[in-house]
Amino acid sequence: MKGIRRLAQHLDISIGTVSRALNGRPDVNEDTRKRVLEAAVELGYVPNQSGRSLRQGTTNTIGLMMESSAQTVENSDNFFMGVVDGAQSVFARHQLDLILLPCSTDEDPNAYLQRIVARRLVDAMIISATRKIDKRIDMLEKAKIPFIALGRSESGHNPPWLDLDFEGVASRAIDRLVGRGHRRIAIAVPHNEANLGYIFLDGYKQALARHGLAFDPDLVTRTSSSEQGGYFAADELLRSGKQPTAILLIYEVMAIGLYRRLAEAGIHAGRDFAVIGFRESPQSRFLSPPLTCFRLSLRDLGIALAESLLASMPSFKHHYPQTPAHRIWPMELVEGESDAFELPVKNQA
Amino acid sequence: MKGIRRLAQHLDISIGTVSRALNGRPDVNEDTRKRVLEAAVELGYVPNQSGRSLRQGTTNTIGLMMESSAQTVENSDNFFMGVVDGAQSVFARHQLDLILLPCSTDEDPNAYLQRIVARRLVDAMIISATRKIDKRIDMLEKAKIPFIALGRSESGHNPPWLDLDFEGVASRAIDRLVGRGHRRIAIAVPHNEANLGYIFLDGYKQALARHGLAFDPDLVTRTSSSEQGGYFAADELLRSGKQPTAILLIYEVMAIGLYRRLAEAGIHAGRDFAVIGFRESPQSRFLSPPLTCFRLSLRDLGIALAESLLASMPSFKHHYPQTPAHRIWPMELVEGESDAFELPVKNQA
DNA sequence: CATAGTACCGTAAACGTTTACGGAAATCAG
DNA sequence: CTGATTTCCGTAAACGTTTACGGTACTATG
Repeated sequence: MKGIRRLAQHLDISIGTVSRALNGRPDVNEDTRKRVLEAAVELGYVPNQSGRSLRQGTTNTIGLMMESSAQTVENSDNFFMGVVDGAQSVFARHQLDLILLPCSTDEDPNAYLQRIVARRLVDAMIISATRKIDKRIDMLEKAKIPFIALGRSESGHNPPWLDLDFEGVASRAIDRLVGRGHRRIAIAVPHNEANLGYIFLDGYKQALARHGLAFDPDLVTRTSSSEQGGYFAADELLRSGKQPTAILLIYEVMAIGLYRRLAEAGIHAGRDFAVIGFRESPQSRFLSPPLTCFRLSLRDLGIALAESLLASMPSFKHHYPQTPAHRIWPMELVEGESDAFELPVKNQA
Repeated sequence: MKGIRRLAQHLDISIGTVSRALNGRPDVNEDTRKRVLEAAVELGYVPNQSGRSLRQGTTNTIGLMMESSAQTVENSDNFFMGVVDGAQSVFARHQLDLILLPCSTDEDPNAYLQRIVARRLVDAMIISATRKIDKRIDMLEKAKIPFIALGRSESGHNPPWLDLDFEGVASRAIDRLVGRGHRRIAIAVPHNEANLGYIFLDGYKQALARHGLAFDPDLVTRTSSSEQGGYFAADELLRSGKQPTAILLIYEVMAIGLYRRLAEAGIHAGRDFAVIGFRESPQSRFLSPPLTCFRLSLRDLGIALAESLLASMPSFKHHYPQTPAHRIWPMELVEGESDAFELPVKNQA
């Protein structure tokens, strides 16, 4: 005898009552409930998830899909862990477990998600690294699985998403640099088709236009999100002959490689050349010079994601206010020393 | 009509045959099998996992537990993703899905794992950040869940594990430093009770002894695995008055903060002071100076983990040779410039 | 042609839960 | 005291699969 039957037998009670007691149903005597609860911990009984899922059609599990390919693997340092921790604190309130679903580099992300969804492993999904056109969104809509995207997209019918404020950051960074005399400002964006690249670039272009500066494609460098990417970005710009005096980095890890390449050319970041990173990372303040960048609370971001998702799930929506379908997450400037100088007028040509 | 019944009806065939066809059973006509397979993709049928699990008592899912607290969150950059990618490539061969189970900072790791196991979410587990005494191991043994630990432990009955070569690295690093004239070599280990700290320290002590050098507790600094940890470690050593001339870092991210603090004191890493890191990270070669450290293939590590685990699972063991219960993963020296100098004799006092 | 064997397929039970339904005992209203 | 209501609990069906078992039609064997 196993499972709930064992517990029922041990208490000399029916399995129905045991189940009701454990699930907090009202129609069970409080004394019996207490007995059941105690016996459950005593015998170490926890309901088998397959049984519950089969009966209820629900798994009490939320999935967060992450792609090991693309940006993620190179750039994931702590990002996901921070978000996950925040999200979990919300899900835990409803006995929901968050599991991370890593799509391996060998597998097609769409096929992967399709499989997960069809197997009904999860009740709802958080997807990340969303693309401008993302088939995963169409699929999730079709399968009627509640979901939220971390990263905006144009697929589907107005899907809910939450995204970082790429435009805002690019815009403010440009304002800052222009204010200090810079005119030829480079920008580093991902070399793949990642959505954030376009958005970041848009913010950059618009800010330039606002200041009456021309957009020069030669000042756009496409790189991988790694230290090496930063190294090559600097290398490319140095060779280009365009002589930029500043750069915006979409991935802050690039700063290390960039600093290095500049140093090799005798250029001193923070004195001869300004650098602004996108997101603050633990290392930002320990670089030489400390990197000017933008801060956000990953934990709060995770909480917001989780709450938005729950607000769209029939069983939980009454707990949460309806949130706007799209949210741009604000980021706060952290002043470092990597851009803390006025550009001499002779260089402003 | 849904699920397998729908498919059966559509084909005018019994559900038993459909199931057999899909599961590759021998007693089904090859023509029917083909028809079933085709109809399955046409109707987009994928067996409901709860149904299968309930019937078979197996979930086709392997869990990898990671703790967001402790080392992980601060130090996880790419480490897990690399391992996961390797492990997945093995599991995929057997239609097993690997899911990541993040234990939140708010929850007790033992209770968390207990719950996951009792719910029968997974067929087997990989646990990480193993402690010297780790109750998770006793629990998994008791629950008879196949598992392997990433990190050695003394709990349980000779549990299978795989671990990095902390002793070997410490030992080789000391040899190198001593060979270049260093006598007062500091070491940075985690400030928490993490197992790896003791092991790393042991290797360090033994190597010192081998060279006839005394162990000085003042040269041991306990830090967090972060840039900030490196900064404070350097700070502490500078204040101690012990004047070490070299340091071994268990977490390579510390190098950034350490370099910075040294620079603030007018000390030039790689010229006046030698630094050796434990594991190579993407940034190692872009630091100034590039960090001498030790390399391993995360992907291969993941593959080894997965294969060892499968070798211990009844349903798969015939595919895999029995591996030794314990394995120390070798690491290969990567020469940087952070220790590339001979210590002047006057400093060797 | 009779028999044995084989190839294929349908039926139904089982996995561990939850929950609709109905019933017994207790309580309440009059 | 009777009838109505409430409180609590047991019974059994249902969720979607897999698989043991048995049966039918065909093939091979003598």
